[in-house]
Amino acid sequence: MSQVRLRFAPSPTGYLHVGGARTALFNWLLARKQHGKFILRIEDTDVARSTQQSVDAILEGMTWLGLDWDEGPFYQSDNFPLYKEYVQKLLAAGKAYKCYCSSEELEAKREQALKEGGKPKYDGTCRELAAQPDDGRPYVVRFKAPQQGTTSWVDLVKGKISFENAELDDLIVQRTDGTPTYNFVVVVDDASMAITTVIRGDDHVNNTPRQILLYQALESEVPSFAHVPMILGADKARLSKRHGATSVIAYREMGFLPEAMVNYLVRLGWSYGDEEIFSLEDLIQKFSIENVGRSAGVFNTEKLLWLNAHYIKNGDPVRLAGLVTPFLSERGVKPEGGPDLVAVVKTLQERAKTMLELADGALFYYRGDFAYDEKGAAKFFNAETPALLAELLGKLEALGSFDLAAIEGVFKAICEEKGIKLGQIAPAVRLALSGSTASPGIYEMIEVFGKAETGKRLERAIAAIK
RNA sequence: GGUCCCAUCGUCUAGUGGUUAGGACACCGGCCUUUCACGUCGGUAACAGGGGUUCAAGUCCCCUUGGGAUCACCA
Repeated sequence: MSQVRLRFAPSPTGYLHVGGARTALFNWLLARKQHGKFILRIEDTDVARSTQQSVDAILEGMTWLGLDWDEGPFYQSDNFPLYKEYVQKLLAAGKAYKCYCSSEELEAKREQALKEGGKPKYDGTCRELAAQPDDGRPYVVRFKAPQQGTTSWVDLVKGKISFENAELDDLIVQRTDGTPTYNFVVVVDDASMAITTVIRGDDHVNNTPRQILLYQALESEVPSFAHVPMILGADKARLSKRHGATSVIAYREMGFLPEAMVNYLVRLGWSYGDEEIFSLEDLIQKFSIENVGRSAGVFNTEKLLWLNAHYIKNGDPVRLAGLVTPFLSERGVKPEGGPDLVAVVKTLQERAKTMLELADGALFYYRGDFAYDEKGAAKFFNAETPALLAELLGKLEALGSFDLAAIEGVFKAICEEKGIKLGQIAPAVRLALSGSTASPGIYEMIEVFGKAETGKRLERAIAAIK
């Protein structure tokens, strides 16, 4: 069997949408799994709405997710001559005809039909017209679709789907201005690129019978189709901006990791037993289009967040340090000169659900001029505190090796000597070091700060209490 | 409205005729603990409804209901 060829064919009229990203992911996965090719094609036949900026945004999104392509990006706008040629072929073979109806006329007929409860399909006025000499009258080219019989296919995710040809009308393949239309272009491209499997959103199932008919008219092999369900918002309506972010890149900006996004997206509609965590490598091995569900799924940020937290928790601190840096500079913090960022990240990994939270959590390490949490100060800073902190400071400074165990030893010693509990000193230290009542572990913070900075902060607190 | 598709906890899902209907997120409790988290243990929670078929139906068929998609010289 020859190798599979799949494609992702976004139209460059906006950002890479999470739904599009999932479609791209499924295509990519299948191509990789079956050692086939993954092709990127930009569907920009609508010249007015397509922008290079959108193309860049889409490529950026795919690259961020780790989806690379073997061929392309191809631009449909480069293929206009090819489409023209195919239109001529259809015309010559009597499989298409020129239609002189104006769009105003058609619009009126449609409304009329709709009003009378009929079908708003083309009435076939020009269908049987004899070939007309080109006298300058504007025309579109319509595909002469069969009016009897049924068209069906076995969808890789939905099973057998059939349509009565009588329900279909003669779609326009070439506009008045000579440019080709979507349904036609997709077929010509998929055929000429020898695409074997088309995975796309199920908003395309209604286009599929027309496209199959077109393949047949063009005498091309019909690829297999897999229509994956839509992604819905919490109210079960098609996911849109009003449900929150829909752009993949927006998720990066909100501090999500690409592996979390990929993992979330793939599990939305696909499953592998009880497993939840999948890397791209796992997926190449485990993914199969047969296990994609047939029903639409609701995009659930909570679960994405959980996955993101998982990947942050288990991520490489060096990489995370690199990723958090831009978020820190947005907050006016540059780690140079402060505690080692990698060490800082390690203390925050299990406490952050997003890189944004990680950045916020790291701020106090690099800012020594914070105000102490009011309630915390009222509760944990008291008359005894300065002496205790001073005692602690002295013992810490006397320490030889400044590691976790040694630091913990100091606290133990103080508690024993003073006959107090850890709870009588720890919260004050936490407040002194971080300004907050919620922070990483005290010993960890002290180790990360080192003697000098720990000393500075302890002194500052002592002074503040007095 | 026509056509097409879909239907298991709130959400993502497992389930392919015989299960105490399983897992995950979220939620609620216990434990762990220097805080917050992490972790861990446990709990609440679902087969949309009605007819069939069958010894047996979440699983097969039909209808109803509900949801979604699409009906452009957009893609």
